[in-house]
Amino acid sequence: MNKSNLKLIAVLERTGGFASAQELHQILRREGDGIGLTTVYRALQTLVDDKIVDLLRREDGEAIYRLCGDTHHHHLVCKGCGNTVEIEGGAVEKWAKVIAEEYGFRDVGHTAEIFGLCEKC
Amino acid sequence: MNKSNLKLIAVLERTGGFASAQELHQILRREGDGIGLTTVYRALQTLVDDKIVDLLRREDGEAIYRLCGDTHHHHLVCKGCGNTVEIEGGAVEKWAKVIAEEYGFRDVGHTAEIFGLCEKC
DNA sequence: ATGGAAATGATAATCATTTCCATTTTGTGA
DNA sequence: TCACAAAATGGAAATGATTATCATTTCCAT
Repeated sequence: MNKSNLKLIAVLERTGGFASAQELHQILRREGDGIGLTTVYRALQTLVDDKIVDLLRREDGEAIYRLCGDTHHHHLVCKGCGNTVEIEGGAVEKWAKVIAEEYGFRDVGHTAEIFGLCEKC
Repeated sequence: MNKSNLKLIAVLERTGGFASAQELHQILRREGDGIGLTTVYRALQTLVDDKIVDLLRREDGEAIYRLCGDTHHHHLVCKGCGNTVEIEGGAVEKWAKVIAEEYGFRDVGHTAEIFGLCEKC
């Protein structure tokens, strides 16, 4: 684990919730860290590969990142305010497993997100 | 409803499933239609506004479009060869609906994909 | 201390999408 | 049919996120 990765993890811990690469870069810069945008992207990518952070998309397609919790979960995201709730996905886990078996797939993972408008928006 | 909008609808009907703006533009061009990329984007935007077309996102953030009312389905993707199977997701539809209600969300959609290695890979 | 691998960051390239603007088409009233 | 305003169109340039390049710096084991 290199220095940049740790920095990004620290910021994500501090801010909580989702942030884009550009935002994370700005935050670090504002705090006096001279880290380059390239390095931010690189660190985020390896953290995603290592399943340390989650990658989602904003409505406009911009990538946003957040620390994974230790349990596998899914997200309920508000399209209006961006607020996010972690949810249980028991039904989805089962569904993915059944389908994968049906088609003879192994080593399977899955993604599932729900998005809509929350009560306030 | 103007001419470009109708053209886009026609292509989406013909191709079925998802396509990006760039792909739709190429298809039309290949067929001899001199439609401009700008017009394709404009038409897709108004079709989305009018809820005639759905807008989703690829993994890489690129916008993809499909006619509303196409049966909603999900994908089983092989990480090895990239082969893709369209699958039914009844369990997922139900799950998304229940969760959304539980948290008071409205106007909800969802994404769900399964990925793994197929028999050959 | 030293050599090689990994990490870094500035810059340039890429690619989807938007904006701008000049031109063409369309619809409508006289 | 004609003239003219409004809408539609499309090429070019702008934008903004992300990725590739590459020279330089930092690490680390020897």
